[in-house]
Amino acid sequence: MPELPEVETIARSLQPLLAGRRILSARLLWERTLAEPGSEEFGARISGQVIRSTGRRGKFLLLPLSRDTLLIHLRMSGDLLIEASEQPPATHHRLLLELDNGQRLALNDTRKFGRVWLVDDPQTVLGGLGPEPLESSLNAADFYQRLHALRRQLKPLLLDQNFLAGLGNIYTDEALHLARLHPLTAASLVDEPQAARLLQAIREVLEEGIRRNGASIDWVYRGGDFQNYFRVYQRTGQPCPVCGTPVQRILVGQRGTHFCPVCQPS
DNA sequence: CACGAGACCTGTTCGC
DNA sequence: TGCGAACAGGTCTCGT
Repeated sequence: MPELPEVETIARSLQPLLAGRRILSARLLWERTLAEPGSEEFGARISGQVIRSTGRRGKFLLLPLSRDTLLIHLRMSGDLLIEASEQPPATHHRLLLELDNGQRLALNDTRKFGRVWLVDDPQTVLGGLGPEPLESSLNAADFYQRLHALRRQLKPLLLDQNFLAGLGNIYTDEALHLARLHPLTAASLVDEPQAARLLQAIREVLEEGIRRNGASIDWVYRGGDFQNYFRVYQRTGQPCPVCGTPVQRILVGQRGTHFCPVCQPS
């Protein structure tokens, strides 16, 4: 899926196109895309509501409406498009929201993993999420304390949205490389300077991702170009940008994990 | 508490 | 060329 920088990019690009628009009707093309409420209630309840703004929390897109909040998670292959509302839906369109200006918001999602919620209180969906990595309220001392309390390996821990919200497979590998930490390191063994370095690295890679409008890989092209600046992600066998050692790929928690065996010793 | 496997899905790329 | 396996930006659930 899009990770934090990609979702942030999408939220920012949709803001001028959606803020103030009224939703006229909804058309659900794949039943399971809708997490909550049922399709019948969804259509009736969302029709007539005005989109106040577009935002993000972790990897969730947040669209506060006049009365409810629409939450969208794009998971692996989801994307959002604004298009003319009269054309026939494309092959992988799963949900269409018709707007009051002749356009529609379309959720396109090849793999059908994406989910949408229409809820009164967004906290019912977002309540368990960990802190936002880019917010200054998260400081290095707290981050160290939270790492210190857990025995889990860094890679799966950083992917856990309840520990920290927004990192996915790309930015986790990139951050661990920048912080010079091995992905299998036990969190409890990370010392204070290393924890500070890791938090700093997470922020740097996320900010660079946002600055480059996210990454576009495989057939899901979103316009960003961060994929041209990967340090290790999907660069197996290619030289580490720091020391030239071939990048290694291992499997951690069934996720491809890329690292430099020299810069990130175990 | 922590980890691994399987599920949910479709499409592309890799290896023989 | 063809065909099956592996793999892909995510997360949930179940079993040990």
